[in-house]
Amino acid sequence: MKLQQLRFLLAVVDSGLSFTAAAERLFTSQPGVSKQIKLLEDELGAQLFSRKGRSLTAITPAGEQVVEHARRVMYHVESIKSQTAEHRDEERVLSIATTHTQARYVLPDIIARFRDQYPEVKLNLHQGTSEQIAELIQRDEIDFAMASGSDEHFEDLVRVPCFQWDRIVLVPVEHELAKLDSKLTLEHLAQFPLVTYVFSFGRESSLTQAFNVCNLKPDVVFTARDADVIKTYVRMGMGVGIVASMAFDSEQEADLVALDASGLFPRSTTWIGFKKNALIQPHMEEFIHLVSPQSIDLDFQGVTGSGADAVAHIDFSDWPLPVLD
Amino acid sequence: MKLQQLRFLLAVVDSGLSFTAAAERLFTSQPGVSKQIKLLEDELGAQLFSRKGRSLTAITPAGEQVVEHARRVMYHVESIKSQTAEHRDEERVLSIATTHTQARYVLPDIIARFRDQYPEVKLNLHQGTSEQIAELIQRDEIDFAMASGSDEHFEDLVRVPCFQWDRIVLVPVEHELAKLDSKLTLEHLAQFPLVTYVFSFGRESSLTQAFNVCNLKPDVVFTARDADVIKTYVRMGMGVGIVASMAFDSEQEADLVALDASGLFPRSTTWIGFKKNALIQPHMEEFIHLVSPQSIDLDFQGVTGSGADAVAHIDFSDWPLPVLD
DNA sequence: GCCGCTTACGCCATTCGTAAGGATC
DNA sequence: GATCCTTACGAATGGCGTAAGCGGC
Repeated sequence: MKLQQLRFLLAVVDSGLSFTAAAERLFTSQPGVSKQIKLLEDELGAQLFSRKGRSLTAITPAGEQVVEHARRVMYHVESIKSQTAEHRDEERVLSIATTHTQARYVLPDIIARFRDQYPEVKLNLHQGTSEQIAELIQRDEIDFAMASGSDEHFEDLVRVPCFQWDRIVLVPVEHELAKLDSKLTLEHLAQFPLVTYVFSFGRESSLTQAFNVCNLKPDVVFTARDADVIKTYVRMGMGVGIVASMAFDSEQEADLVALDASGLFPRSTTWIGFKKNALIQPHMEEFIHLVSPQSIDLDFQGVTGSGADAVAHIDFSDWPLPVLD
Repeated sequence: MKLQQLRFLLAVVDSGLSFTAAAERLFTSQPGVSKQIKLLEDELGAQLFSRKGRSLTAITPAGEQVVEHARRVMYHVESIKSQTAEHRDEERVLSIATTHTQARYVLPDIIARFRDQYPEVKLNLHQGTSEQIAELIQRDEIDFAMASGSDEHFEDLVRVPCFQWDRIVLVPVEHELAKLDSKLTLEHLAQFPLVTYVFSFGRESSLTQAFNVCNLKPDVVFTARDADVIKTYVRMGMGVGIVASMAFDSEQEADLVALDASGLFPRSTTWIGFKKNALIQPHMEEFIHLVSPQSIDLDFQGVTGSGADAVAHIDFSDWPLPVLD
């Protein structure tokens, strides 16, 4: 048995039972993968995959067991590598994929504090849609995903909640709503064209959903990936902006007025997530603690247990989370 | 990194930091071990061993960490092998090293029941002294050690207690002590030449210790490895025999008389033990449960945890143990 | 006919054993 | 000088990539 064979096996499983995809992911040839898997099956004397003709159809029960152990093997192998890499001072990297809102308004502070503690760690900040973030983390190209909402793309991740936030409504100072003296309602908003974030593909956004339950039809005239763009169009008078509360600084941007919308839309939770069997190095754990101070009691390394497995089943749902604004 | 390198590393550590001994244990050449360790150190970029000149003196902190993970890697690798071996019906073996008393008087019943459940498993019963048993289990040549007493040789093992037993005194029917109508005392025994088990090397046996605390000097004229030999010499009138209670069947051996000695010597505990990181396959676990019914609640496999580690730290000390006689 | 896994084959890297070298006691 | 680890070198093995084969859809 070779480590390479176990690595291949896991890649095949994680590529949706495709030798071809696994080979691409591992930057090697497809026949090589095929051969090593076959050798492994021969050595173990058990079929790991069910085949129909020459295509893989499923993983066998024996294969499942092997995969479980193989994951742990690779986890400990990675631990050996990362621990010794840390022992000398080799290049360490922290790669995060997140949305614009977090990258622009939340992470700067956190990253500044992180740099104080780990000035030698290189930071890699990827920005993208939920789909892109999910893709990156699934392909192991980043260490952490950070986003809001419970997208179906992230179901396999261990997600540690960080904080909550509400939306605000932005209008130009001269806008009708800026002079509103009663409390802002959805009915008010439904009367104006709206400018807000692009909706995540597939499911109904929590924003349109909020309107729907009141039998209102929001008139979303423009959507953008980030609040800066939205604000630009709000300034142009294109519509009323709805953005995350932390995306607006009333002192810096006196030409806009923010109206509290915390009661109108469900509160969002921003979390940081990683793959279940991910290896969490000390500097990565520190980053989690920085974005989620509540997680300070969790030990993500668990030299004794199998790393992230220890936290994979922790119920975060009743954590008291800070609300940002 | 290669599995072979981790295997070599562990062998070196388990051979007392000797490349030569590790090579012998692994049936390979010493330069091969040397080279692979060096390659591993190069790849990891860390010294795993401290060297004085060309000899190993100690394992470095980094090495310790690597060893810990390497053990787990090998554990899961072995799990993969054994689980798939079990999936097809390959030859499975159960190797036990124990003392004569257990092998001759205790294990027959247990092994009979074991064979009922796992008729296809080959059994390997090694018999020897404490030293020999310890040697066998340290060299991974057997699965289980089974013995009594808390020999220093077995300190590294996970030991599951099975049952307790007392000693009996054996004399020919015509012997003076056979006619004793009062309770047997150490003073009585001190008046006769004694025949008993060879003392384990190094420390004072619990038997001589019992005499010592009463300021008596036992006259041990003959020691043997097993009760059958002792009985032979008792029959010859060579002395009074002191053996384990289960080593005598009053119906089968009417020419000898057994006197209860349970109050005179400390009660002994027989345990079954295995190395901390040993892989416990289901048939092995069943064997533990057979020799130690109290252990039925323990799960020795722990697919989730790291196998035997889960039980390595369980405190058995307050278990109620059956007393055999 | 296209896609995807398997087989065949040749090249290169790695491994392992033997033999020789160096360091320490 | 004995012991133990390291280095050197040649034979054998194994891994990997290219190219061809084959089974489903």
